[in-house]
Amino acid sequence: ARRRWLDPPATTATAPPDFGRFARAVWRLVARIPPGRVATYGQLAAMLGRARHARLVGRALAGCPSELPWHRVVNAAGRISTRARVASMLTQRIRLEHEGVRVRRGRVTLRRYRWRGDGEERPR
DNA sequence: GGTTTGACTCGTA
DNA sequence: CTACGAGCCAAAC
Repeated sequence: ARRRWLDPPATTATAPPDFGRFARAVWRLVARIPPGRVATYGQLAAMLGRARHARLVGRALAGCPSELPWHRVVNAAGRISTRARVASMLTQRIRLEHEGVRVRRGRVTLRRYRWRGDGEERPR
């Protein structure tokens, strides 16, 4: 099932969008977020040259490989985005707290934990 | 083709 | 602080 996402989208000849490519690019980027830090959907989209495509980032994470640190991606408000599977939201929070990211009142302080992608690998 | 649907964001109230 | 609304735009129907 998840396997589906690892391969290019099953599209026909009329098919263009390189969502598969984009998704992989998202995964590569997310893989670089160090433990103890977070990034937002919009931020990642912008880093990939696709400003305003935050939702695409979210979609790419919806079916990402389980080994990806997807839990380090939160929304612009520093909150864990709502999704169909509530369990994964819980998992996200637990994983974050496990690596030292404080989630107070359902949100993380971006000013404190945001990953700048600038090579700063030191968790706060 | 048109419509719906979001792991989104931002401005405004 | 919360609550909407509008903007966004590609994927999925």
